[in-house]
Amino acid sequence: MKKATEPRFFDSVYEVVRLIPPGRVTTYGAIARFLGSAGSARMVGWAMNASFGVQPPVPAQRVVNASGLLSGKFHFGPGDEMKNLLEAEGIPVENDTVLNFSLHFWDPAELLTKI
DNA sequence: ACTTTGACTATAA
DNA sequence: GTTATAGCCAAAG
Repeated sequence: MKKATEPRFFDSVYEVVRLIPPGRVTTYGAIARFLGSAGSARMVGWAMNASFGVQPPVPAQRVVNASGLLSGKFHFGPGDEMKNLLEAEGIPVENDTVLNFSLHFWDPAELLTKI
């Protein structure tokens, strides 16, 4: 048996990000707040940094900053791969920013309320 | 154990 | 609208 000292914080972030419905986006702060660690939005970003190679894959492209800016576009890879992925989901992106961001914004709390 | 970092957010100018 | 500064927490070095 392995020790349970693994950083579950990252794992929790991965789960929430995977729950993001297609065609929707969320913010680091929303995820952090949902995890009960409001203010640790930076941790969410850090978790995303470690999400590469994680299984199942984490749709980190659906996670943007509070301004709808693709803050992690540079981490995804060369070019505008993140932008391409978002557009493929039906999310219009321009100038590395999600258009109508508030319209595509999705809060993990909606899982509890189920709208 | 301490220091530095980091894909953030909010407020102020 | 941008730019600057402070606050914030957890992981990596």
